[in-house]
Amino acid sequence: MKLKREFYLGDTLEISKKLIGKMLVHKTPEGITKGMIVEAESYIGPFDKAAHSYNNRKSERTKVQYKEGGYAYIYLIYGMYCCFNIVTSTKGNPECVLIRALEPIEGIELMKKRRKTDDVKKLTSGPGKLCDAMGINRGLYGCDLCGDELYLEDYRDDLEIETSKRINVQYSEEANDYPWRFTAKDNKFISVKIKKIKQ
DNA sequence: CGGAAGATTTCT
DNA sequence: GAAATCTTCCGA
Repeated sequence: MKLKREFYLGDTLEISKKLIGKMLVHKTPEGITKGMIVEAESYIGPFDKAAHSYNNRKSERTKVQYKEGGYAYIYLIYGMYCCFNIVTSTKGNPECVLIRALEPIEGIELMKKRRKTDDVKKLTSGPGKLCDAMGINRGLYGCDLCGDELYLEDYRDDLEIETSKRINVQYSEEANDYPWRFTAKDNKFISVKIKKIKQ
């Protein structure tokens, strides 16, 4: 069943946890792709030095975060890769959840074609990779997740969820210690970047 | 208007 | 470990 608007309006950390095990669905002219969310991170703008919207910064790029929850926040990083976020909380609060990894469920052949690889483990095990596999690009910026093209639905609610520190923010001072990363325990598709954290 | 930095991936 | 590579943001 498709998630309704109310789901996205609550506490960002709670939503991040609930997102693990949900199905992300994207319908395109090429076909449908579905993937289960297995890794997510919270970004709570006003208090989070690692967030684009830290200190309530507002710009063309971050403005969709100021809308109510349930919209897609997509941006380009390093000039080459897209990252897919889900806007959360109510209007005026720049909070979102970064989707870091999926487990491919449907449309796997299409994902392989887009990613140009046959290795299923490499299809969606990272923020940039999953966008490529799902066909998500900046044309979907601000897309309403309550619509019929790109949306989330219930899938599993029996997964064991682990909490950890976030991946990318070793240098953002105290924000580094926030346990705002949620993963599905023992899932093979979570990003392996955690092993590469520099000492 | 120009310079600097960035929520990454891939290969050596 | 380093390179690839370009958009966004901020200061002048």
